[in-house]
Amino acid sequence: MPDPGDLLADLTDDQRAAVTHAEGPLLILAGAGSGKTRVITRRVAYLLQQGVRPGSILAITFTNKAAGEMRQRVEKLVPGNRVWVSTFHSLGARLLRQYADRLGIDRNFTIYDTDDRNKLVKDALAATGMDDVKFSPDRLGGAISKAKNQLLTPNGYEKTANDFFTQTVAKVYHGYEKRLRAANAMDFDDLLYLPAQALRLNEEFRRDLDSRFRYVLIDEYQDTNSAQYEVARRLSVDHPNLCVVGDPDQSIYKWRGSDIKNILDFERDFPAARVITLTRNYRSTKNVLHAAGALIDRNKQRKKKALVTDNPAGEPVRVLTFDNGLDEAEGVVVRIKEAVKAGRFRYRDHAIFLRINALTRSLESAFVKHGVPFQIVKGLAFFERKENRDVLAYLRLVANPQDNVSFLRVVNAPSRGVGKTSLDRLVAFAGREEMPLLAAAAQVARIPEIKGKGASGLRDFYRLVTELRTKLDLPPHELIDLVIKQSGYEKMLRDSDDPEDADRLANVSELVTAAKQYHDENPDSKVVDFLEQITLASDTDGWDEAADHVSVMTLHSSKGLEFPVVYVMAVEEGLLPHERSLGKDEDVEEERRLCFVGMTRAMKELHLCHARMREFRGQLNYAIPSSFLGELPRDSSVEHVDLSMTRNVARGAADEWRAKVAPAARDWADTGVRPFIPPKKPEEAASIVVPPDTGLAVGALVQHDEYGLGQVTDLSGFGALRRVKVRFPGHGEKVFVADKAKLKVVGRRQG
DNA sequence: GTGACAGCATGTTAA
DNA sequence: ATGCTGTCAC
Repeated sequence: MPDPGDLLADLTDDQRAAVTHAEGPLLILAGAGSGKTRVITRRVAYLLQQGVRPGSILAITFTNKAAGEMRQRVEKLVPGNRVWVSTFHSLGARLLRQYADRLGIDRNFTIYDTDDRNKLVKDALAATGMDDVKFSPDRLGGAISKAKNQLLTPNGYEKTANDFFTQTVAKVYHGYEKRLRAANAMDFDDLLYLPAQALRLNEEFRRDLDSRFRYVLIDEYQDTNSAQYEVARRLSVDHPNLCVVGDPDQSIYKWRGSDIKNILDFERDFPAARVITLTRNYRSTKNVLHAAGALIDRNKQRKKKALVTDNPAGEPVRVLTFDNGLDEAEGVVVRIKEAVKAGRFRYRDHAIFLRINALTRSLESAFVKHGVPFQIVKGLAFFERKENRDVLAYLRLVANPQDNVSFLRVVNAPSRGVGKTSLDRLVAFAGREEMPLLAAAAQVARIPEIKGKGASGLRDFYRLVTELRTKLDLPPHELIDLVIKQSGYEKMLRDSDDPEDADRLANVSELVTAAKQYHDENPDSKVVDFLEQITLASDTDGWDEAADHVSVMTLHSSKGLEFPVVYVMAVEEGLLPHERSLGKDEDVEEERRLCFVGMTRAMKELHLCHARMREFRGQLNYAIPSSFLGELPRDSSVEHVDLSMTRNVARGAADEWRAKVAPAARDWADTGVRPFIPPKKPEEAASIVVPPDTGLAVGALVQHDEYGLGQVTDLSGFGALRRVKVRFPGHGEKVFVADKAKLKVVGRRQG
């Protein structure tokens, strides 16, 4: 056991107070870069050192990677002590499997991701007979997810449904749940919702777990949802040693159900709570903090809190203006390359953050072109490839024969002569008999409408899966190997003429390798564990921190990380803040927090980039600098650098751009950028698509083929995503895609 | 009835 | 780029 002094020696008074806080609820409001990970880790170590048994400590982190790191650090501080550290979702999955008998569930359940969920939603929607409803499965699934996050059962939700959409959701929700249970599957929300319900309704279960986990620590508490809150709260009744750490300014997951009130109301929920605020920042320069602080200060729904640091002022935050998105990508890559060449930084010191994944593509080519090593941090991408999803579907079906989504995915891959018609009949039969599709396939003889190739194909498939089921105890990689050989999947790819199939074959082999690696690291693991690990992996879990490359990720993924040099790209209206937030103050504030999170990842240098033109879905459009740029301080902490003039071709375009969009971006122009006014070059500017003036404006009167005369009440988005809202007397408000809608402007009201 | 193909709409952030 | 739908030849 180390001396307690060792654990506490290098901490500030506030940090020490948080670490040594004995019993009772504790709220740590930890500003960005204030060393919160360190505080939690030390606190766990300190508790162990005080004689708390490792098994009675539960620590919850935001990613599996963070969980692994914390487990290791604790073990290093207090050797021989393994504590339970996991994410909320992994915790839920583990509890559900561990207590399956008590909770009346089958412990071999499959975890469905969003794609799987949407397939079931689609099926449930079709079964309601409301096929003509134009709500997408994704949207309905999202609503169901939100309902589960708020612990609403289908019946509970139905009672609150008060319009056509929510009533549709209620109907679909019923059917969706039925299908999930029939498939012995859990969606992501179930992993939180079911434990939360069990803790709420089953007092004995609750009491057992409460005394099992006497000390509960939760990181990133500002991003917990109602189900997670319920779990935390119910585990802290008899032993209210709940320690939560978070920062309301970094709450960026409201869209997936997180409720910032959980952290804001902690003191109300636990009146005895001690509150410790950490505002000293150890990460960033004064300039970075000053700029980020000015930005976040614009949020109205916010308790004022200023971060302070003893670090030097450092370089100014730089706002970089590029002519277009390709210039931006290359400009950033070249700057990084030069910084490395000059010996100022290594590649791994750099990170590039983006608002949306789609923007990584142009970066990729710039990296390749300049020979700069990079990693796009999106761990799941590999497992999301079609071929790997197929192979994993086999695995899932073998592990859980009720998994109908997986059945449908692979029953005819490779082709076994089971087409749509045969499948429809099989599905109808299985529905009548209330049995899983695989079981129905076994009884294909009872379905006279399926004959010939279809019948024999289903029989073969059933035999294949049954055969593989006897091998379920093999290590995951060996079972995968059997799957791809015996199913004929490997042969199908090898015999194909399509050159892409060679890549697919390589990916499948790589999947075997990944499974083997997983099994080497977790020798006791079985197929179900491997599948679970893949499904619950976070994007950053696959990130290789140690390698010397530039890291590229979304702003959301960047939470919790830090880098010496940070570039945030495409800081433009419509992207950051994202257009979907426009007009909704709460959502814009979340976008601002997102920007704040990105900025505060930077230790030494921070660059915010934007381009004047950006290609989006094949269309080159003018881009307006983000209003957030206009909210940065107007002092020496921020420097504006216009790099667009370095390209001759840009000159005419830059001029026209200014004329078109500068008035709309007055905020930005006021920041002190000195515009470069080049001579006109119309022949070059001609390649720029100027969105035609459609006459659509709020107040305009429009004619629609079906609804008749209406008035425009709202416009949002731009380019292909531009939406127009129209109020029709007698039909209410309708939203159209501006490009596509058959709307004729017939006049306008003054306005 | 099956499967290959083209044409189509679709697209924020994520466990 | 992807998945879904409709069309067409076997």
